Amino acid sequence: MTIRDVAALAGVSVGTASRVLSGNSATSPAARERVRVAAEKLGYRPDARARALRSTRSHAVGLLVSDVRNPFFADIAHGAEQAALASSYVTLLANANEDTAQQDTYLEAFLTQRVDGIIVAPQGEGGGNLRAVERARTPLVFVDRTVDGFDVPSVTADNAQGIELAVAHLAALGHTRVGYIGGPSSVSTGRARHEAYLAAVARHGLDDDAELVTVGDFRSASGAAATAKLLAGRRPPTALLAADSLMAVGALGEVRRQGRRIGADVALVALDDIELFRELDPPLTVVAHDARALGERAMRLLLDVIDGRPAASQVLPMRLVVRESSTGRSGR
Amino acid sequence: MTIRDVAALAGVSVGTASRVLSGNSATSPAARERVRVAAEKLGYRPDARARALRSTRSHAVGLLVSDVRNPFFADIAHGAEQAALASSYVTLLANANEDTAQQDTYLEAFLTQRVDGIIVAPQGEGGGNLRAVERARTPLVFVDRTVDGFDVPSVTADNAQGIELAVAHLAALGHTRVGYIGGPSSVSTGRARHEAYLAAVARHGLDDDAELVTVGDFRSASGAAATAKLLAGRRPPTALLAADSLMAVGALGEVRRQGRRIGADVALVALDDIELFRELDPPLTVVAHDARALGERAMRLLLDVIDGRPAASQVLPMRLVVRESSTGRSGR
DNA sequence: TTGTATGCGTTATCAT
DNA sequence: ATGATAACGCATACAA
Repeated sequence: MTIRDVAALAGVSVGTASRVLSGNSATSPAARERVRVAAEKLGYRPDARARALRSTRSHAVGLLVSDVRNPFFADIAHGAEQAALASSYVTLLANANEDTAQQDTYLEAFLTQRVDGIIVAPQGEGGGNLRAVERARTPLVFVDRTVDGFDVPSVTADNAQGIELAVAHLAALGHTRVGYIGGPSSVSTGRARHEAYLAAVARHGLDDDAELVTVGDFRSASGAAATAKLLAGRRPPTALLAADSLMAVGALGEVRRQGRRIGADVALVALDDIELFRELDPPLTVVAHDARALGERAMRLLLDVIDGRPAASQVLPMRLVVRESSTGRSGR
Repeated sequence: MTIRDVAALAGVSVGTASRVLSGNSATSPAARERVRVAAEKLGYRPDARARALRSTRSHAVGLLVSDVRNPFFADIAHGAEQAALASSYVTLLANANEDTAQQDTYLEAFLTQRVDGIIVAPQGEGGGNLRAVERARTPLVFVDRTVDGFDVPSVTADNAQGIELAVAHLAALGHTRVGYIGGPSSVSTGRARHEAYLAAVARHGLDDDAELVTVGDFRSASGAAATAKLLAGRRPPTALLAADSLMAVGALGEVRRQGRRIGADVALVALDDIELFRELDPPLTVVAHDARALGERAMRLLLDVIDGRPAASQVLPMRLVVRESSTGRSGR
């Protein structure tokens, strides 16, 4: 089932059939009609690979997120995908699973598939196939995270501002010991948020006890472990600040298991908002990004790069959403 | 940067270079070494499109989920992806967003990309491009859901058993009025679970009041709306059964907004388990599937179909996980 | 406007 | 074991 079959049935040459089907050049109304009918009757569908091979444009872009099971990245993916669809690009979504090796595997796949461009929420030192993407001159955009030493346009959140909002909020409530559940230093957001935490603690004159700082991996189990460690300290924190939503989930469970109550016994603020956090009892105070906007903008930025338009990095603001997990105004 | 460049640098013909790079036929150790070195030096990466065009095997499979932002489908995707990787297939993940039009858009994309096979969690009546996939004879597997009138191997959960477990559990606790928050009838799991609910209610002699049955769309807002309706009835239910996790989330929020407490004032059981449900206060009683296993098995089934091996549909059991949202043994 | 012929990068066939 | 060459399905330059 190729374009030859369509051309034969329509009684025209493959050239004419091709022109009609790709909707480009000049064709007669008569030919147009006959080709369309023939294609319809045969259920013909052009071979995107052959088309791309010939025209050096695949109309496909790769999107590599760190963890699809993290609602934050699922939202990014959703936003990016919708934006791509609006420009009739298909998105190939891949999942690095917070694993540098899998990141390389999928970058490799994108490269061999000859996608028109790649969006990635990167991790690691920027070795491996990120350099290969650069060498291949495949248009590249970072989303949420960046990697030092890469001159790549990016769409990120203002992590420093977000952390400052959270710490200021807790300080205003009278907390002096804020336990920090941080992300891995192998990820730019992990580093940025950690530094911002230290700066904010200093700025607001809070305890800068090293015992108050823990490190997780942006997954819930590590959040639980970090919380256990924090609460077991000699002078446990009165408030917890989790650097991402999954670790906040872990913290939630650990606090409950220790027979304490979020809001009443210990305050909790999470970075990243997920729908569910609104519905909890008590609802969670968060520093929110618009993940969907992050994805949309990253995709539009990528399409700009692909089409040779100027592309400048963007930093989106975060905003504090105060709910009862920090104010303690629970219904109890 | 093509295989010709590699061949030239290695001082061999393109034929030999191709043979070495695809690792297939007989090649001399000397040629192997020279080609590998040349490819390495040039940073050569084969063009998957050209390769697929010639060999009629793309080593890519399409996975179309109903909603990536639903953790259940994110887990399915993760399981499928890992299984594909183990057989060195790349997974193209697409998101139908619970929308039949988008489902068709991505099926179309898969077809034009000439993927080797497709896994889909389908919705709708099975018109549109599902038929086109069938006509194109592209290997197809359903996961989680099915569509009537399609003879397609599938991996699904035993919905009837799951609902029965939940209703039996609630009945044993003495509930006679169980409010049901159902899924859309356009989805097979929505229909199966609704029927199972009716059957289980009859079997256990519970109230079969029509007022106790509501319909949502597998998203949280609809769960909240359904809950509001149920609780506003003349004789409100003492227990709620939500047909998926997102609608359970909506129920959670609505109950809280009405000043009632899950577990103490009204029991809640959800179908689908998500990590977060364990960590809630109170933890949620669920009827769980192993979403990851669902994805893995669907992928292995698809690879069986692709390779012409026999492929039989599988139904995976669900299991009841009792937590405090139904027993009311909350810490309060 | 239409047809013919060439090439995209690769693998497969057929020689040698 | 290796080289030369055709073919995969399509778009396009060129000729008509």
